[in-house]
Amino acid sequence: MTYTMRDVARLAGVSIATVSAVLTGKKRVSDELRGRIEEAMRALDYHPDQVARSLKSGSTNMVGMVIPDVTNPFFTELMQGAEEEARRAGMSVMLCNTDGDSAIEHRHLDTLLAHRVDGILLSCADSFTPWERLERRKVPFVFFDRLPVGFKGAAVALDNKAAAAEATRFLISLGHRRIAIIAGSQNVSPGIARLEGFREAMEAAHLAVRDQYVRCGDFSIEGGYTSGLDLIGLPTPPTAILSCNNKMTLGLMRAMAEKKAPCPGAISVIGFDDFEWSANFSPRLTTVGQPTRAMGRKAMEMLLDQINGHQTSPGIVIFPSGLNIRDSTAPPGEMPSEWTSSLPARSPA
Amino acid sequence: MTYTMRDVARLAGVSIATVSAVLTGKKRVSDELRGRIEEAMRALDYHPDQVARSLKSGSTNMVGMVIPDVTNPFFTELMQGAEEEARRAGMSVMLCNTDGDSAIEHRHLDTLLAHRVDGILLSCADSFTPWERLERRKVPFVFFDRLPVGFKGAAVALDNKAAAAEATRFLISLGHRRIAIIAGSQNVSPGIARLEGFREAMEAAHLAVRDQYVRCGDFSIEGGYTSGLDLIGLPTPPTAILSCNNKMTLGLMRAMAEKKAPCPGAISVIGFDDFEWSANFSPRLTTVGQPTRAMGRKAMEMLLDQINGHQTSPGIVIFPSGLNIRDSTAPPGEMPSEWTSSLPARSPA
DNA sequence: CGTTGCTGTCTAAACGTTTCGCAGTATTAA
DNA sequence: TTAATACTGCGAAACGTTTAGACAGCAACG
Repeated sequence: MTYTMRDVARLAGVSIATVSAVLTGKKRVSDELRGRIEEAMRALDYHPDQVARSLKSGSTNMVGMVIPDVTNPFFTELMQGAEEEARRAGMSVMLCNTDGDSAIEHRHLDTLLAHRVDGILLSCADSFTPWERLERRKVPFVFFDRLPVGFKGAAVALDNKAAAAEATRFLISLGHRRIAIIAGSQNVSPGIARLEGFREAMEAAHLAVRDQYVRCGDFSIEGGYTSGLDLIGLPTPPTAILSCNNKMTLGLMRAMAEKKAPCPGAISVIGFDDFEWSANFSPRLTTVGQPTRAMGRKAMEMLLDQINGHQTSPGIVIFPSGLNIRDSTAPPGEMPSEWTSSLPARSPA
Repeated sequence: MTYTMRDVARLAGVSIATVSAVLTGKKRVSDELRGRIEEAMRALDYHPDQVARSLKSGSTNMVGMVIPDVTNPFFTELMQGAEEEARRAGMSVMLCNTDGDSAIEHRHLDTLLAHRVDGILLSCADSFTPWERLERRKVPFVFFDRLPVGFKGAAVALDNKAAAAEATRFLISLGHRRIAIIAGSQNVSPGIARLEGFREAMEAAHLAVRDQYVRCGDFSIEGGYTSGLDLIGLPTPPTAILSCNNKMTLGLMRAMAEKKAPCPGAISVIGFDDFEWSANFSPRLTTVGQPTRAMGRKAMEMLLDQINGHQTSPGIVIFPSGLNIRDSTAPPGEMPSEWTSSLPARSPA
């Protein structure tokens, strides 16, 4: 049996309005009554019902966060930042995982709206993310990382074009000429912008972007793997590859290990998204890092501003990237006729 | 402006009770009225308010899931399994991350209870997890992975003792005698049971468990790192190390790389928790794998059973582990006086 | 001493649903 | 024909809060 305000009021000999007053703290209550009420709450082990409170007050103190892949540390680090900020404001975060499936995303959004969350943070599954619906329903929301094409509202993102261009220029500066890219889904902003940055940097260096060097890996391990196999199998394979997210990089490295293509011996690799395991990869990965936690915090901060009606300038907040140079990149070598034995020795014999 | 059942009822020319009837589907409604009502709902773009519904019906169709580390793929894979199962039952999952901090865990539990979730899945931050409180409040709950010591209720866990013993026996079978363990927190079940399994396997083989070979890494990267440094720095270092979770293994590998201790040349490593990146580590990691998704599904299934009052036998469901033998384990070699140059070559020169 | 204003408490009406019990009406049995 | 029996739909009372407005007590003021 769980007690209500009514029980507390009766025990303390006051009206429920007074109990509510001490609970919300919005009205003054005499010390005597406050004491009696707090005493009664303790005696009954009373806990307010957030559901009833939400119904009446119209706000749930919950925000929804929708991400495409909960097993990707990139997104969960963003979530940590966001939650940190939310906690400070007394809000809790309801995390929803879409697995990149827009049908699931749709259902999650429905559920969040049905539960009357105060706001939504989302990184969309594809370009069809129905954000017009969110606007129509007048719920505050902020996109992060993956925005739908053409979206102009509140959002947080990396300077994807500059990041890809920087990574590409780094490869060029090492001496690479045949550079390939495993791009992400072209339905969402990072996929598009990173490819653009790559193209621009290549053109600026007067290097050709060959069609067969541009692959789409859909941000998945599988996509990175098959793209990797394709590129390695080309008559003239690239000497360097830019991979546009961590999962695809993982797939690419698997493909290279399987085909015994040494990295960076035969092919240099640079991947988007730095994460805890990057430095323990074989070889240690050169990556484009993102300030994930800060981005999560900022997105939540913007959302809370909207929720609280602080009309700040909506728009896209851009974060800078950083290049982490490690061992997966090197100047291009001569092309070995056979790729063998260049994997780490199994034991120092 | 958002519409309510009242508006739908008025537009369709029926009572709100009838609208509710078609919504819940628990009562029969004539085809004619049903048609008019559905039409009206569509016209107004009506969406039921889950908050109000929860208040009246007493159930929120939400379950809470509390985990110690949202950036650990082990837990998020469990979450995927759990969510899959929840979705099938029309429930949504509210994920809470404690960062292993029991104060935060406490707050999360409060929030979940306040929001009147229908049930809670949790992996505890430490042994002080207040599960008596959950029992007192009569909310269904199921522990997974990390249970508090002495807990006897519904739970899902790995057969930790057997898993640790198997891993240890494998190292012994390779010829190792000086085997160390980086154990997890001794406040929670996996930490304790894995150490126990290690001890039993060692004793069964009549091998000594030296005190200085038993380190506690608290399930963190940092803990694995410092434990690793300690072990490597010992006058007589071990020839093999069993690391009790993925984060500590990562820390250990960092320590070894830093100290230029070749793996498996000088020290073999076997780590708990297999995950996507394991096979791309340097070297490819030998691991104790867990059926994470299945465990997540099972935990949720048990929770839903409790919620729906299907009184199944509560108790602990144990899952078996699997050994993934890769390149981080090998027979012990002679001990090199100096550990150098055995890391993967930076480039094939 | 009657206003006025302030304080602290209470009463009662919401918030948007679900659901119980009842009232019509149509169907069937006698 | 009447009585019993479905079957639909409706009115109204909850669920546990918040909050506007009423009101009583009291100090300060002219």
